[in-house]
Amino acid sequence: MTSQEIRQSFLDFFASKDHKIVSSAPMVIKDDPTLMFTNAGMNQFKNIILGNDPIKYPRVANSQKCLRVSGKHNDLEEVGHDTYHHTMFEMLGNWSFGDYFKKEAIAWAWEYLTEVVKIDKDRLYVTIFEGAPEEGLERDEEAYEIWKQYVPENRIINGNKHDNFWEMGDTGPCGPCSEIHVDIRPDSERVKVDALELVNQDHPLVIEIWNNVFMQYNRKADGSLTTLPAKVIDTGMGFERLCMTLQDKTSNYDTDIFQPIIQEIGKISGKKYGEDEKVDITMRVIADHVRTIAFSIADGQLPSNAKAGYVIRRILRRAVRYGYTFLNMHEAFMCKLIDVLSEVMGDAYPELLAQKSLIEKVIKEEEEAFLRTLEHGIKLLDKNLSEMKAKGKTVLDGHVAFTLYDTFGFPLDLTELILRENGMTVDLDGFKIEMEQQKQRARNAAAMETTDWVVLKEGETRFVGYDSLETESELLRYRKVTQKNKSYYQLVFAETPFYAEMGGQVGDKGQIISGDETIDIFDTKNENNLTVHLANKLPKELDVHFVLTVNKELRKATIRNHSATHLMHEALREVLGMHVEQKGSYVSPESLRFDFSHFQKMTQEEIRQVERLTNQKIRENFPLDEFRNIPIAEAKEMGAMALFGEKYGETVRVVRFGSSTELCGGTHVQATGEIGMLRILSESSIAAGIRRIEAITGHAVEKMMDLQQDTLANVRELFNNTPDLTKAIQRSLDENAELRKQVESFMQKQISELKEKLLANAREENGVKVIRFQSDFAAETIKTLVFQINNTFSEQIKNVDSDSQSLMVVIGGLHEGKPSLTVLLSKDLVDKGYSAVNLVREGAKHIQGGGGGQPFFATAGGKNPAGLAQAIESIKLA
RNA sequence: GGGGGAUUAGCUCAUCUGGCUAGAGCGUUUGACUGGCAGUCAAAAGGUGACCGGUUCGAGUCCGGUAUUCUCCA
Repeated sequence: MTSQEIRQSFLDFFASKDHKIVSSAPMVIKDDPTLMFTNAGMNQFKNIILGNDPIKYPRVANSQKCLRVSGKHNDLEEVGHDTYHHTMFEMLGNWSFGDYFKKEAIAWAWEYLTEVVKIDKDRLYVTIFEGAPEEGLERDEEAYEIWKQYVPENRIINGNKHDNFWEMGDTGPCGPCSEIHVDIRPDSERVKVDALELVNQDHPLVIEIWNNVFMQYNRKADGSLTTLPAKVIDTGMGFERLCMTLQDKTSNYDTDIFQPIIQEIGKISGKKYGEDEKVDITMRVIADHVRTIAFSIADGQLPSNAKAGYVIRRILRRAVRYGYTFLNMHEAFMCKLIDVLSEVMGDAYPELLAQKSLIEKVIKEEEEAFLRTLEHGIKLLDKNLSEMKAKGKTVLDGHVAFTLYDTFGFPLDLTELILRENGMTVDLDGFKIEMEQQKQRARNAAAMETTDWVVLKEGETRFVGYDSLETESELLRYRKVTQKNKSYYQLVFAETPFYAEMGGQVGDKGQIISGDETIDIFDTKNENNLTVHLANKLPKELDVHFVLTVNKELRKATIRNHSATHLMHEALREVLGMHVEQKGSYVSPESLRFDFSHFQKMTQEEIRQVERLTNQKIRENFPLDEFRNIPIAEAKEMGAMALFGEKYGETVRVVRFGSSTELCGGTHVQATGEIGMLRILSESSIAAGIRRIEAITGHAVEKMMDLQQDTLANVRELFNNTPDLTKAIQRSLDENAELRKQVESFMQKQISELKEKLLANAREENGVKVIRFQSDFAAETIKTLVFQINNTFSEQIKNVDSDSQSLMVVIGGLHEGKPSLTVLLSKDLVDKGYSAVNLVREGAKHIQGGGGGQPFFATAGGKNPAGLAQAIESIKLA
């Protein structure tokens, strides 16, 4: 069977058992603070399991793309070194939400594996939860009894809490699970060692392929467990492992999912898979990572230096680093793999094909940037190496290695490699200590504590903010959140006009009022589909009616920006072409930000055109045409633009202004005329193939225009209201440059003349030529004068057989009321042990100051102009 | 969200602990050698040292803030 056929057989099987087949959710998660990526098939059903969302279909199955690269499940460093770890993988799963439970789940899992894809029964082993007395949990006898009907008892293995009790997080639904393992060793091996001893022992050929989780408990913040009212079945089968098993391979990377990519890497690098262990590891790393990166970009997550984007960047860099070291790839190469990847997976995941050119560009740019980082790091390391060699050291300080890594992004293993080539090592312990401190700092900063929800009334929030900005409601639940010694409260109401941050639009601010108590709501967020109001204090009385009022001014400014974003999006497509697609959006009361795909800088003219077109749409005063609950298919028929990487429900909201039609949950103006006017402030690049526009609307445009007009008027006035301001300024600048040059050359001439005069009039004191002079030049000018005197004098004594070889110059300066002293000694005086620094300090006493410099040249400043003349005279060679 | 770094000539970067009128390589311009080009040699132009404020006799260098950017951790 091909991988394509295997995926389909799973979905067909569960469809035949009355399951609704749903599509894969995006890998990047947007509205859950506890999770950045989809790391299990159940993520998209989390809100159903938590009871925040209603159950639409009690039985569901799908194939979900997952990423395990951060947090609790982090396999990143394993990937490539063995044959079965991945960053991205596909998870085949079936779910029951309060419908069937252990009996059916086990029966169907067995049926699918043994009858549909026909895995040899003798090669299958199962585990069940052995119990955990310290938590008051008993052995999962129920699962044991069911399994007994299918599997010989000796192949049902007890598993501990770590392997066989599944928890979603620190709190929330959890329960025992039952794993199915398969032994795919050759018969010769199977005779020697019983697979029973190898289950869960990280043997590459005795592997878990399917985990069936029976969620029946809920863990609270204090660690205690309660029984879940609606029990949930959550299963996950590793698609890549299943393919390996069914295709008679011993490595996931030998299946038809990865081999085409590995072959292509071989072609590009000129190396062969299967000859050298290090090359093989590298090829597996690259084949795995390129999938992750490509799919992330397709889901709208670009590499960046923070959060989810940073994780993607790090994965890409890991691949580049391996390629750099073991395949000798010193220029971008991963971008060349997208062709073959599209061939392998494009059919199942069309987003890959649709976004192909963007993916290639982004990867290429990222690769090149990292290669530059590597080059920079190698330079820095070289510098350290030569210092170490000079000192005879052979161990690089841990903190140096850490700085290279932490500050300059230079990978530790490369540092080690380069040192090894030079017969040196790294102080790894020192490195680890620094790393631990860094992690501790970050942990402390991010530490967040939440109490359990205090539930006053069950229920869901009804959002009324599309139609009104004020409503009366009651509190459903609340909890306290503490972060960095600051705490605030999260409040959930039965009904609210507050818009929670979503789809780029910021959350509303406002107030809640009960009786004579008014509490400020400083932000509104969406958490696991609950609208959460953030307040600094808890109302005194909880079981009363509250009036919830949104800050009208801010909300109105926000909706102007949001609606304007839609109009501008359409205008961009009209001006630049249909390749323009939204890649990100941020809408606040102050301004709007819109990121979109486009491959070059917009010209001034294009920006103007977009502005004009948008403003024209604003003036048309299109009324808001809103469809709150229409099926997604119908919405698409209306021409609504759906975004890649967005998760849409069955029914969606469509917002239409004239011909601009978008899927959008945000709040908008009643008619476009309310926007007033749009002005683009900037257009810039944020990544390869992605541009960003920042713009303002309404009142903000007015304010900006006022400011600009005022500035212009002021400037014009400065130029006597000349009709051609640009020309006047240009002329003034030219004139300024010309005068500057003239003044400079005039000063040069002055200084030169003064120099000659001073040298000629120099007195002789004890065989030393001495120049004493007071001027009102600036310090910089005096410096020039003194150095010129010195230069000329050096020339003179070289050419002429002068009596005196020694020179001392003392200049007093009085510039802008501040006295200064400058002393210069010729080289021979310095050699004799005189120091200009000592002399100038001695003299500076008269002007109440201090100073310093070098032995041949020193300056000082002071506060007492009256003592200047005395100071000049006082300086004498002792 | 937190930590660390960077910002100096058109580009890539020096300038150790505050003080040798801020330097190098590449690039640009000019000149010389050559029939011309390539090349070599010589010279020149090019800097508000990101921005704002402070400490100091003196700040590119120290301190604080802002902006941009890189990087690590979560």
